[in-house]
Amino acid sequence: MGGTRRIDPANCSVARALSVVGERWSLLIVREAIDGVTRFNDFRDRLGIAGNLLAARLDSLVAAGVLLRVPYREPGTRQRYEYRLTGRGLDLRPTLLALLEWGDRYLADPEGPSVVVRHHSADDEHACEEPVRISLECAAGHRDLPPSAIHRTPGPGARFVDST
Amino acid sequence: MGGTRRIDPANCSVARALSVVGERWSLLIVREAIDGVTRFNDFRDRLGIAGNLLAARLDSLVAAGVLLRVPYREPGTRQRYEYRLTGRGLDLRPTLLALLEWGDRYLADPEGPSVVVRHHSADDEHACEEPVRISLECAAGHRDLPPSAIHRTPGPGARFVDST
DNA sequence: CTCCTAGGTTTACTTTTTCAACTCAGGCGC
DNA sequence: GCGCCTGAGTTGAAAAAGTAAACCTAGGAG
Repeated sequence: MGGTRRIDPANCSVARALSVVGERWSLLIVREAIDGVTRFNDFRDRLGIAGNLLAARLDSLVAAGVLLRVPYREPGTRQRYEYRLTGRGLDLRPTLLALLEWGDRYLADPEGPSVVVRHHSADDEHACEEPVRISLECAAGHRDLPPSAIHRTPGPGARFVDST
Repeated sequence: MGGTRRIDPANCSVARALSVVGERWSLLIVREAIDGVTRFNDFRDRLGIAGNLLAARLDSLVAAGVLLRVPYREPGTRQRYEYRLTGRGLDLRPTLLALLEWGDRYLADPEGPSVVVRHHSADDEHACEEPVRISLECAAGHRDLPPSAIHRTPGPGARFVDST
C-alpha cells in the first residue's frame, strides 16, 4: 500500500465553482444578468427556461451570493422582487468570456461571432471600444502564455489521495 | 409592433460552448484529461462518475473534437482505447482557470487553494514557476481590465430579436 | 480451458428537467 | 366593490438524465 500521492480531484475549486454555476442554465442566467436583466419574466422570455426551474436557479444563485434579491416598486404597481448581479456574479465575466472565446473559435456561426466584447469605461479616458480577450499571465510578468505553458501544483489547502 | 432590437441570446457562442462542455461532469473530465488522464477506469476512479455516464460523456467529447479516441496496446494485453486531449481540449484551459480563480476567491477551502497553476516551459528560458492568472486585455493594449470595463456588442454573425 | 483485467454495457431505480396549466396579490377602470 | 390584468411565481404529470451495481467481453497468462 501507499503508492504515489496526487492531489485529490474532488477537493478543487473548479469542482466547487461548478457545484454553484455548473448546472444547466446557471451560467446563461448569469450572462443575462450581466447583460442587465433583473426580472423573472425577462429571464424566462430571453432564455426560454421553464418557470419552476428558473425559480430554483435564481434561488440557488441568490444562496450562492451571485445574485441579490431586491424589492422594488414601479409606480402604480405593487412591490416585486428583482435579481441583481453582485460582485461575485460580475467576477464570473472572465469565465463567460473564456467560454465565449472557445465557442467563437470552434463552434462559431459561419458568419462570424454574434457577440464581440469590447473595452469601454465610464470615464472617456480609457474608452477605446477595442475587442477584449482573455490572456494568461504569470506573477513574474510573462504574458500571453500558451495553454501548454502552465501546470497544476499543490497549493496550501491541497489534500492527497493514494494512487495505485 | 417592432420595439427595440437586441442580440438574440440563443445565437451565442457561450450557449454553443455550454452545449458541448456544459453538462455535468464534462468540464471535470476535461480537467482530468489536462492533468494527463487518458483511460476509462482512471477517469472513473478519480471522479467517481458512473460508468455509463462516463461512456456517454467521453463519446460526446470525442464527437465534439475535445478528446480523441486512440487505440493503444500495452505489452502483454490486447488492444484498448484511450482518450487523448486535442488542441480544442487544451484550449479549454483558460475556461477552467477562470473557474478555478472564481472558486478560489469565493469558495476556497479555509486552508487556501488546493491547486495553484504555475508557469513553466519545456525550455528553461521561460520557466519561472510563478502562479498564473487570467487577465482581460483589449486589442489596444489596455491590460488587466476590471470586469466592469467590458460590454457586449453585436458581431458579424449577430441575429436580433424584437423586444417589447 | 479457466481465470484475470480494462473497458465498457445493461438493468433497475432515483432525481432533474420540461411543459403547460394554475395560483396569487395588488392596482386599475368602472 | 367587482371583475380584469399583470408580473411573479407554484403545481403536477411526463420525459430525460443521473446513479449504483451487476454483468459482459476479448485476449493473454497460467
